[in-house]
Amino acid sequence: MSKLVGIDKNIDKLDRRRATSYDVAKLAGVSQSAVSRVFQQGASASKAMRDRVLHAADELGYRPNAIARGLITQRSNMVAVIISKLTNLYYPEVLVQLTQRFSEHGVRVLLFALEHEGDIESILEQTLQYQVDGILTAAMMTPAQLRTVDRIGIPVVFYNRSYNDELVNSVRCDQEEGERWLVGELVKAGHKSFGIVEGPEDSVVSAERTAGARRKLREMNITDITSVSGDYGYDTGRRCFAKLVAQRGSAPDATIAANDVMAIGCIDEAREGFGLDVPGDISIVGFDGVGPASYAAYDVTTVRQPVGRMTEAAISMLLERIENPDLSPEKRAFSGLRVRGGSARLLSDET
Amino acid sequence: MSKLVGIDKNIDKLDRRRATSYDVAKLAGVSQSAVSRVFQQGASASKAMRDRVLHAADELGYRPNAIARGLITQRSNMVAVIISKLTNLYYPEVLVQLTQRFSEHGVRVLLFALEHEGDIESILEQTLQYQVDGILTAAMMTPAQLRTVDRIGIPVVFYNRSYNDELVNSVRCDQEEGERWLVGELVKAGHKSFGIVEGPEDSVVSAERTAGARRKLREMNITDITSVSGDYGYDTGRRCFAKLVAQRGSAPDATIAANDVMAIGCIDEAREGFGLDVPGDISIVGFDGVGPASYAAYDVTTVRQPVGRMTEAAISMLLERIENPDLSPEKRAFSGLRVRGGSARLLSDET
DNA sequence: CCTCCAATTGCATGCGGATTCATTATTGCC
DNA sequence: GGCAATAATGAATCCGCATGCAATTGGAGG
Repeated sequence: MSKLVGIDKNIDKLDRRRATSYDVAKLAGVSQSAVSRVFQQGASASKAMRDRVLHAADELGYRPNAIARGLITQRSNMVAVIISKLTNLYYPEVLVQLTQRFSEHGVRVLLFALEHEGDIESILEQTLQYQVDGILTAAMMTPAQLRTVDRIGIPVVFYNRSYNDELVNSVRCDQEEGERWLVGELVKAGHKSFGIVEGPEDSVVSAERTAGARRKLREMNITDITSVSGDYGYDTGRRCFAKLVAQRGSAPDATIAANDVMAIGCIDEAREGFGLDVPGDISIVGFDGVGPASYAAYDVTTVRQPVGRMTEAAISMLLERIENPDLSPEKRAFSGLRVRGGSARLLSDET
Repeated sequence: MSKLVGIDKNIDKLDRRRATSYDVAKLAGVSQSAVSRVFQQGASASKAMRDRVLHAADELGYRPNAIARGLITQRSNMVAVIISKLTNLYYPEVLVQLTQRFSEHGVRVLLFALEHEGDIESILEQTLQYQVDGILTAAMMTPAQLRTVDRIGIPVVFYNRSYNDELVNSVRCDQEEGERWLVGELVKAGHKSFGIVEGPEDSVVSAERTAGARRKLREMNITDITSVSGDYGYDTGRRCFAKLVAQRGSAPDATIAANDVMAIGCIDEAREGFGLDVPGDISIVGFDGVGPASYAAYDVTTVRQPVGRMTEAAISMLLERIENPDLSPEKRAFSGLRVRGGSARLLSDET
């Protein structure tokens, strides 16, 4: 029964091994060095050689092994991109932009997505093991981690994170400036009482935004401020608005949400839960400039982060550091785009 | 001038080289093999040895080089994840889930994001060079590409893509079933004329959805159908609705959008552009169950893809194939969650 | 205290390709 | 046409780690 089949089918299995440069060399009747040279840009090889090798390579379905290459060249051509739930680095356009721009430079993206920013420790360990050439991170590092990475000599670029006491490369949106504009406009338009809806506690960005808003309010002598905090989500946006009203007995003239999604939640709660007219009765503003913020039903007054330019800047900053590790640290802050949407009652456009 | 400095500062530079297992071995006074064994799970090493090695390793800041390890073990412990703008695989939760679950199994994610599904060719080439252990893709491959990957023996799992004539592993949401339910409910509730807003032409998912809707409509003898197509975005959603009205002279009783975002665009256009009441005058339904679909202002009637479960399934399917390459192909289709939102006039809940 | 077996440890080798050095084939130029 | 200079090629080596095999150690059992 078991010996009915005469033809040996093992060939398939043996063939399974990937072709190496040696295989190609043998088939083409040349040395392995030659094959290696043909598959590089700056190598010298005659046209005849090139043709023979490429032909043989094609025949065997040969592809250079990037792992082996990385081992010998000490360059993995991979960068680690670390994002967390709380950043807007995950927008599809951003990821497309990231992987494509890096790809143009022959660099691959190793992605790490964190639930919480604190989880970065183990991630960092992994990136180091994989010999990444650089790190683009939207999560903070501890000074110790910073030092480790620096000692090893891996360039790091922070996205929307910065440090006061450390020399790091960073690209960010000027959150404070944006909030100051929002608050300024609201106060100018006559709003007296304010509600602040903060983001999650571990969000640096949220902290920066609300701090900026508070500072500006103080400068303008506004003291009637109530704050609550949510998790950046729509549902907590709604709950937070309700909480604001409950805490102060009535809705504040203006509500400043740490991001657009919570602002949208606030708008819905104000309208549906309290029958208020936005912006007739009260104003609500957000931050980010995400897609839904511009939907007709909300048209949120907000500050839009120039995500495309920020990402572009971060990418080239990292690539530069990889090429030239001794460039001095640089911080770039972009101003947000001011969106005078219909969710806040502002004075008409400045003259 | 150039010889003023007496103290040699080259030490730093020399120190820059990463510590290898040999360095650790020398410091600990053991063989390199020993070091290697200590840093593996199934290796045999005495407690004394372990301590000495770990101590030395710690001193030098040694980390195993995953690249070198990958070369020798023929396992890169990396998988390629290919997403395109048109998939919902990019949601932050999904990416978090992906990277974390893989990470638990010691697997890293190499991310590729495509602008168009057609760009997959070069991506595939890259993944193969990087010796990934598996591929999770939300983009289609040509039969030739499929064969290449299969010959090399890399397991592939398709996400929301499937093939009729090829043996592949896939995890998907049953788009057709979902659309059939939506159409069925709409017809039962008395809608006679229908508008269909398709997605981009190169979207397989959109094609499946609209085809499913059309089939069900035909079965129910509905012939009054107008269709237009957009790009999955909010703006085209609005334009598409306007186009629908223009083409047929009045709004259809029900509009079926290929995704939620376009459905939201349609709702806004119907309300703002044409002063229609949704769902009083007309019904509009979507597909996906994305966040904004459940915002109070829209409350879209839709079918929510069980993204979490789908992702989970895709991950374990791929991991299984990596462990055991000879498992036979498997296709898993998940039913979507039916959301009877407020954007469509349906008969009250089934009894 | 000795024998025998299992657990440790070291040695040597190889994974696949880049690169240095030496050698050989070409080309340019007087 | 001959010689120097340059391009093309091959041999050998190394990158950092895992692993088969042989040698050694440590115990258990008698």
